[in-house]
Amino acid sequence: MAIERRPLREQIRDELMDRLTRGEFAAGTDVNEAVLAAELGVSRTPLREALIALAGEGVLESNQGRGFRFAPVSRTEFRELVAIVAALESLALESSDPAHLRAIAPRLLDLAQGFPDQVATHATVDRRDDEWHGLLLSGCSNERLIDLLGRVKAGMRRYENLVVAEDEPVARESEEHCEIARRLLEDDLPGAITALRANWVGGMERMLAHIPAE
Amino acid sequence: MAIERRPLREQIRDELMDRLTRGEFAAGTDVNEAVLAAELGVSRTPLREALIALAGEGVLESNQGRGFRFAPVSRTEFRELVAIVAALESLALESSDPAHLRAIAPRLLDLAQGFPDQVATHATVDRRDDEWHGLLLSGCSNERLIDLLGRVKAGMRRYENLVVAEDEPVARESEEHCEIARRLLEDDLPGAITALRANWVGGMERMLAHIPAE
DNA sequence: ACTATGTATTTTGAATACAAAATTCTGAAC
DNA sequence: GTTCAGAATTTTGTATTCAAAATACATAGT
Repeated sequence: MAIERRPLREQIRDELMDRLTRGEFAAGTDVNEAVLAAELGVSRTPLREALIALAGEGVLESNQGRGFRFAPVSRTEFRELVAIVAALESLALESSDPAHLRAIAPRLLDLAQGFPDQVATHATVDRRDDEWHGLLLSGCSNERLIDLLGRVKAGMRRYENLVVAEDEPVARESEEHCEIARRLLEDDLPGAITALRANWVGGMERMLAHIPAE
Repeated sequence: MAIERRPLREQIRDELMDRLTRGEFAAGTDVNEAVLAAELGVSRTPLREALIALAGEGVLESNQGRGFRFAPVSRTEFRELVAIVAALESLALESSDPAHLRAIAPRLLDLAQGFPDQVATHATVDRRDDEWHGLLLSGCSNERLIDLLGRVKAGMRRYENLVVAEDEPVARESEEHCEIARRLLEDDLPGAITALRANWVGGMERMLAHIPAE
């Protein structure tokens, strides 16, 4: 038995993010604190603490007297978030040790090419993508930047379950990752950063069609 | 009479940030919730909510069973924060309407040159600097970016009260702001961004000496 | 049928209460 | 004097309670 020694609010936050990723919360719907707390088997106090933390990451919105609701999605906001993440990941690459980048490049290439299976659930695709970007940023020593990226990406998870299947875009994503990895292999950091930006812009455009007009 | 219709947690958060800016909280010291709540005339519940929000912005740290403490300062973290803010402000400039930038450039120049008074308290200098950067970013339509910048800068406030007076650096800061404004006047956005980055790097270096070694 | 108004119910925001940790204090042993 | 064990105290983390605001409902009037 693993005795959890983290505050409830953090465990609850993680559980809510899991459920969000699984698509259990629709954008725009409001949270009923009593119901959710009962469902989680905790009191409203740590639940509210978790909700406040998530509101700080843009996952939830709060209105005086009206409680919390899952932030509505919009194409505009998605574009904004992608621009931010692209800039932050670029910065992370810039401030990474070039030697380390060269060292992980082969593995990045492997991962990018590795899964040509057509039948992957959306969840697995996203998990792999996270893993790939995680490895890409593994050499960044800017801890605050890594932390910040995690928060901003949490705010983007709301969009991940909007897309259903698709096989062609996955191939494109894979090809773009290969391109980045190849640049890193050749020690072409500026080229890698450009390719990374293109990857985010490309991923954004592929996603945009799936976001309902507000 | 102004009826406050914002949640207590937000009012408390703002009040704590004010006090932090005034230097009333030393880095590394821990928060006594009961004492602070009594001082503010509220219960621990909304205070803790505010503390959790501030922890999300990096102003505070929390440890299970040990509560909250004001995050210690370090040169490393300051460098990290400056790199992040520089990147985000650059992005904000890039995604601003060039016409708007040209339009505000004269006012930016005015503000930068406007205050040659040697006897300015550190607080006023910081307020002016905030105002100047606020105007610089006023044309950025990326709301999430503006919001994020606010949060990251909140985490940087801990460093502002470390510096005591200085007059030469203020002149440098002013000169750098002029340079940025001039670039904008000439419609040289890449030049302005480069100058903006230089401004942050310069400000950082001037500050570094005042940060105690960890 | 529709709107408006007043009432009941739900739900949030904040205060209080309580239990479990962590800290401080005390004193004995060396 | 120092160090350790154990009790007393403080402080946190979570649950519960309470009041006020928001919502839903029902009734009367047009």
